[in-house]
Amino acid sequence: MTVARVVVDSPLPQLDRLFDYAIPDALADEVAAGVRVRVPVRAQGRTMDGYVVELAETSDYQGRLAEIDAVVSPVPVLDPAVWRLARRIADRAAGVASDVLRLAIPKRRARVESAFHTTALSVVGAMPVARYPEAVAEADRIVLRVIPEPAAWARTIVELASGVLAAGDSVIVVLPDQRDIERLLAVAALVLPPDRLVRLDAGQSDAERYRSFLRARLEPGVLIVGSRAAVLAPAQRLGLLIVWDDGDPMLHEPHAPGVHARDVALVRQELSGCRLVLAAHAPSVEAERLVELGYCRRIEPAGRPPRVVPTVLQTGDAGPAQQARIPSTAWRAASEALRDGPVLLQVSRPGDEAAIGTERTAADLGRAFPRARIIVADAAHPVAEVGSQPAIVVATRGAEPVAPDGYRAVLLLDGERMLARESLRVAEDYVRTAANAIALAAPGAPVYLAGVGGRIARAFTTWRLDELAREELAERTAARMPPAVRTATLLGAPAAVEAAITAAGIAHDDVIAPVRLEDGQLRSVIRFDYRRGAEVAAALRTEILRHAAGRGARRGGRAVVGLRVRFDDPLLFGAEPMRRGAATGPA
DNA sequence: AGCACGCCGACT
DNA sequence: GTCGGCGTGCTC
Repeated sequence: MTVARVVVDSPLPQLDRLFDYAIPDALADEVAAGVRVRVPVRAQGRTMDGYVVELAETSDYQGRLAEIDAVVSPVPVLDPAVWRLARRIADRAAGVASDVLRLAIPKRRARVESAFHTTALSVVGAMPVARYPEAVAEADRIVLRVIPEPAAWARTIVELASGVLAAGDSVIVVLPDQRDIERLLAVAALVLPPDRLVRLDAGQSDAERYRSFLRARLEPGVLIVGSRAAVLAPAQRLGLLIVWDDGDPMLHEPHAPGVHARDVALVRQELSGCRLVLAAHAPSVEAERLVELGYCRRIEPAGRPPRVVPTVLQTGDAGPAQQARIPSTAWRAASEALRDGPVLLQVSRPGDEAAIGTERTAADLGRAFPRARIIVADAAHPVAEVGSQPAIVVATRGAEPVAPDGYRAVLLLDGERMLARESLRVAEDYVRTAANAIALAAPGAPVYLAGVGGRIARAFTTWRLDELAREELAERTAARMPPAVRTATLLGAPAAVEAAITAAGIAHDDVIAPVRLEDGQLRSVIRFDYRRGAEVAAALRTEILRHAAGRGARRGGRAVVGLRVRFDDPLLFGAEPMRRGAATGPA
């Protein structure tokens, strides 16, 4: 007798395992691995949706098997490789596999399914990956520093992908936000036929998203371009996985089990054997760690680094530039560059609102650059692109518009304010966002850094941003802070949290930042070495399970969470998520 | 989540 | 006696 092993779509840890079901004769033709089914759970009427993970000839279950209620759709939406990945990701975060599947598999749209058909794909030629050592197209796992010139990152990614597509394999590119996705797709569309491009992000309608998902699942040899969840896309014959700007906090998934796309990518590379590229202008501290371990190979481009000049605001300066808090050398260079084209000013806050006295305002900048056209770009006023005519473009971090031929000068202002934030990752965030702005400058255009000195300024002038990441990692190693160690945040009744810490075998010194919350719950952060990760996760999962069903799980008739666990939370230690284009620093 | 099973207090 | 409280355990 054939039985179906089913994972039910439920966030309950008690249900996070496979259930065996009998297959009624009427459904024998439709039930197959990967299809969506409806199954009875705890008999008498109650049904839940789930996926058939596999078919088997026998069952270990002692009782009488229930029958599958219905096949929701004959399309095998659950790819076996994605199932293994989801299981692994859930396990290493003490989470539930179906939580991962919910991110991986979009809502079903029956109409999209019935209209869907695959066609033969156009031919694609492999392009050389220009200006990098040859290993860029060969090494298994790469930390890639990308040429800091406008759109060079996107061209490099497309060039890397082309060779894989030409061989008939698929590529997944994961990017932090929608604007990056659109920019990459625009560059890809110049050299790749549209039938090879699959967009997969949250900005799409349910129908578009489901159609893209089906294409990724059923068409080999496509370039899948998407946001963090795209790292779970069911690519057929996955040859290459690329994560762009892996230090960006947007790549962290806020939904349970709360994993970062880079970590998913690393696990997926290990399971599937595809190639992996972590590409950025500035290497993340996590990427630096992987290089130092010898797990990833560092690859850097050939060519001249950008011209970065640190400046200070002289107290003796007077006039409109001083009023707008722009160092005079930077102001002179910007005024000169303004004759040739657009000039970018990266600032900590936009200041075009009813601004408080100390704020930098567009009006201040207007006085500093009389007659110049002023363009303000921030989270509230997104501007994707500016022309090549002269203009002062004032942008907050992550909201910088692209200039087609590059900015004639870039001024990175408000450094002290951006670095004043209370966070483990301020320096890292600063370097990453500054490097991204610098890459918008035309080749050879000057870049001025204001309010930043010491080793950060030195790293920019020498363009040795990897050294900064190395120093940062050394500090984290000495302090036993992530990413030198892994962490888990435990939340629940004090007794539950204490019991979990004991069960996980965590020493007293490795329990950090315990906080008693107003509702009486305790939140503690534990840290541990990577090699203990699987062991800690397994122990914590057992504790979660104990509290999910046992005493303390319920109070006053309503379900109360007994113990919540989140691994590697990037929002630890006072760090706020850095939203793109949002104001940063003290008001 | 929901639902069944099981072992202690007030009841027709 | 036994009706039902919810604490405890299970879901193929």
